[in-house]
Amino acid sequence: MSGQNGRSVSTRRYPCENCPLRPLPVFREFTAKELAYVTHFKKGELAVERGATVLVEGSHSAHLYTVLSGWAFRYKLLSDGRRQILNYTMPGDLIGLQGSVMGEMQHSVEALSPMLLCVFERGELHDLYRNYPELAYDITWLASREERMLDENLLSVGRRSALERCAYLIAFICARADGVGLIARKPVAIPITQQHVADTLGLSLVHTNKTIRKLAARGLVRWRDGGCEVLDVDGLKELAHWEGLGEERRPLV
Amino acid sequence: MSGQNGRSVSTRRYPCENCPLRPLPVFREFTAKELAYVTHFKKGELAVERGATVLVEGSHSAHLYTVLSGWAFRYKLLSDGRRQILNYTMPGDLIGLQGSVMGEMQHSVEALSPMLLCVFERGELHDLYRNYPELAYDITWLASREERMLDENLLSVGRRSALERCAYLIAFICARADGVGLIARKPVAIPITQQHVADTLGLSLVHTNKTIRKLAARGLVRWRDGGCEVLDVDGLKELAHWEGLGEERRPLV
DNA sequence: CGTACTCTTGAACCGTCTCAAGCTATGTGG
DNA sequence: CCACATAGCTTGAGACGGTTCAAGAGTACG
Repeated sequence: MSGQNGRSVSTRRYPCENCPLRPLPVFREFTAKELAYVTHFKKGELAVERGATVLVEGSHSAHLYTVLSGWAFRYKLLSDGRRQILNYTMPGDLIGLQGSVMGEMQHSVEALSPMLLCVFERGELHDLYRNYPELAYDITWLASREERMLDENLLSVGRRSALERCAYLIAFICARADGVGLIARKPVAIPITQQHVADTLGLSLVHTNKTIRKLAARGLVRWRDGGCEVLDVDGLKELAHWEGLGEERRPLV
Repeated sequence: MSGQNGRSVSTRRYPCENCPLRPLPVFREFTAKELAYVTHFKKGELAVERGATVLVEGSHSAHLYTVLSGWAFRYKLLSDGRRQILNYTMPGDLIGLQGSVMGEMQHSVEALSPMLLCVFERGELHDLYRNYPELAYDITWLASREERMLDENLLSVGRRSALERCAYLIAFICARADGVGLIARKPVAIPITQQHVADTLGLSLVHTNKTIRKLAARGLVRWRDGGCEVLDVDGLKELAHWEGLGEERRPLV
């Protein structure tokens, strides 16, 4: 069934036992019992097109998602239209937990590429907490991870120069995309426009462009085909005074 | 027993049944069973002085805290000393969850006033998740709330002007402090210096000062005794285009 | 009584913004 | 196939918001 606004729900289930993400080394092992429950918890799959809005600020979504494939970003708007991108989401990330736990969504989510999402039902979250404490703990783990990334982004926007910020952002996205199958081929290609970069870093589009040109002049990145090609991640990290996000293996729900 | 670095552990327990926070209308009701478990979960109390560092970036703390009284702030440092304040913590807030769940602390916490903290043991968190799903859910709730505040702060630092940012920050702190006994008397007094404001908003101290003077000239705030007195919260909210943090009652762990 | 911390103000500088224009793709309808 | 529109990137010039440097005043504290 095809959707009217870039969404379509597929009834064909990608069974969790054949989850394409779970075998990846960045994710933790899972007991068979947990796997069985997640399979039961998962209600279906949702395919969204590039540019589609997955969740809207102000709504009360009945669903909670895990990204199976594709890129998206979370953002908030000020009443006069100024936009702030808060973070990016990639395979293995939860979408909509805030709304599920607290009720109303206070940010929106938009797809940067075609995406496939696992759909869970908000109402069953209590059930999960009651019966699968390990999974509940994993969800808290993922929430803490998101918080940690936000801390880092805030540090960046608040205290780094434009050049450092750009370098940081690109290195950050790279570090996250690495390991979840988004950057199979080198050089790494990130599907964002310079407007996204500007709205993430609190800069104007014009200045972002000039800053990116400086990074390009140093041979760190290249902008092509409406996206970013990363040539030297380590150079970017060094320029940004960023240590990387020192992550071990993480849970996947 | 008095500490060497602004900490002292009191063996006298403030029993959870007589918790001074729980009766406040901003917090949710609690079952007797949950209360009993929290009492068991709580290992003692920690008193810290103003200016003391509660948690340090890079450490692996064995503890997790709930603020019983007093103010603090979370922050991160860049290698060259630039500081970004991430958020403020007040009574009822959890401190150190990130570190407890993921291992290493990636931010520090410093007290803005004398504080009293309930001490929990990190190792028992799994136990809590296993036996008290409602409490586990509450912890996730609190983590989501923190995330929501960070989203809002990021929007502010990224997209609001200096004047709007200052207005937002003061209104935000006010809104949070209201209801947890921190601002008993009017006018509201917030124990932060202009340096804290600057480091929260990503501004220089000098410009922060000039901006605050503008707010003062409009009769919105007054700076006195090394702290901020709020004269017109609604005026600040309007200036910042901020709707308030629309919170219902929240859990307390 | 000196030292430290906080707030305050002025002046010069520069990082970033806004405005404006042009360029290159890509896609669409005639 | 061309005409036109749209989205994204690029560049220059001038204006402005915010930074840095510098100095001084008030208060708290040992």
